[in-house]
Amino acid sequence: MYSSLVAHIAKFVTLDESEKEVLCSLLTYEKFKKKEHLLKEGQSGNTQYFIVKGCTRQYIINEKGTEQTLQFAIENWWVTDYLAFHNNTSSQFYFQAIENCEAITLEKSNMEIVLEKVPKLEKYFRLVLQKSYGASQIRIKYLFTMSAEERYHNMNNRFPEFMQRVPQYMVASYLDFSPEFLSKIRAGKT
Amino acid sequence: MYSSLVAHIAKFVTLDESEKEVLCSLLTYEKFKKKEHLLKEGQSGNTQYFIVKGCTRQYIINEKGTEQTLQFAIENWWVTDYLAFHNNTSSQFYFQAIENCEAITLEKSNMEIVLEKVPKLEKYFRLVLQKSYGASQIRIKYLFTMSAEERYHNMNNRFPEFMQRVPQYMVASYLDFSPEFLSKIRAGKT
DNA sequence: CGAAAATTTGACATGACTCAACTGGAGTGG
DNA sequence: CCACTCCAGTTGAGTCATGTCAAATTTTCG
Repeated sequence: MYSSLVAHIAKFVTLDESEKEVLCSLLTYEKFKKKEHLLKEGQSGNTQYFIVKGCTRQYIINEKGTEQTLQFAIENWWVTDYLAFHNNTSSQFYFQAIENCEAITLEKSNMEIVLEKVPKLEKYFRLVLQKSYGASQIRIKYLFTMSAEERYHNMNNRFPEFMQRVPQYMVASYLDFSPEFLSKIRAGKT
Repeated sequence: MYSSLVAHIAKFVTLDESEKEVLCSLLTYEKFKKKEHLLKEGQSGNTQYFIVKGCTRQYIINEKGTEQTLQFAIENWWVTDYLAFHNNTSSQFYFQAIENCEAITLEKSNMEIVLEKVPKLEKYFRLVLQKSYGASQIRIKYLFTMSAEERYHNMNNRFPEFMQRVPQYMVASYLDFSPEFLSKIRAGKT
């Protein structure tokens, strides 16, 4: 049940059997149907989610009432509002399944317990965060240096399969332009 | 010499004297004059910097040859290109002192040694990264939901002192618009 | 099959950029 | 301590990338 997480951890640190047991005793497993929310704005951000299967997005609703996708996540990524998680406040973001999903959940209080008992996991989570933060830095770089059209082509080249999985209007907001504009880019040049 | 870092760590985990000694034996201390670079694009990103004093920025040079500031950092922040640091590749960013600065440096190889000997620091760095990543998520949110003018006023309200310390053209590029435009915002409304 | 959601298309609007010229202040060196 | 330069900031005119809105079309899915 938790084997995909255990396998992911094994890429970074080596756990023995008893450590794995401690960890697994503190996890839960949840399924989310397409469009269901893992976490909503305003809810306590005290849980993080490891995506076992499927695809999720992080979004907000702006003052005009439209949704803006800030991030996607697929298999083997941890997601949550880390500022809320860090400060024990409520989430500023929605996290939603955009396909049927399965996720492993870890509450902050349980995380603290398991880190106490299995300190090796500090390294694991540090590395996961280091990678996520690095990805976030690059994302900002792309937003700053590329035009809307370039961002679209760049994403299309780097993640062609992914673009099939996700509705265009979510991609458009992820790349920070309107769905109509995306449609026009596609019309201009397959 | 390293007391500001030791104090910062103490906010997150408690080290005993011998642990502090191990840590300090693996650090170096560097001063940077205003406009000097801590790290340049293309150089190995194998070092992270803890800002003791002063202010730095992370920037890139875009295809038009103009600089774009992606992030500022002041006292008590760690900076580096974390993707490069993670993957042992070269930095995609410039990191530059915008005031005379003092920084504590930690090389990746030394970081690995100290984490081996003082595992408590895994927690410290995990928390630092968790916070940085959270801040980065929020930054993307602001870029997406606010107009250029709103981003300026928001920043002005939240960091009035900081705005005094930094040239306007850097603020403009940090907020992702032109210096001329910033000048016009200011003209329209103190 | 029908309703709702997603995408496309076109006309029009505008926020922000570019470029160029001007102003003012901070260093620098004679 | 003045004169000169240079860089940051300002201002205005013209432009363009992308947004908005509304209507038409296609796709999805109960």
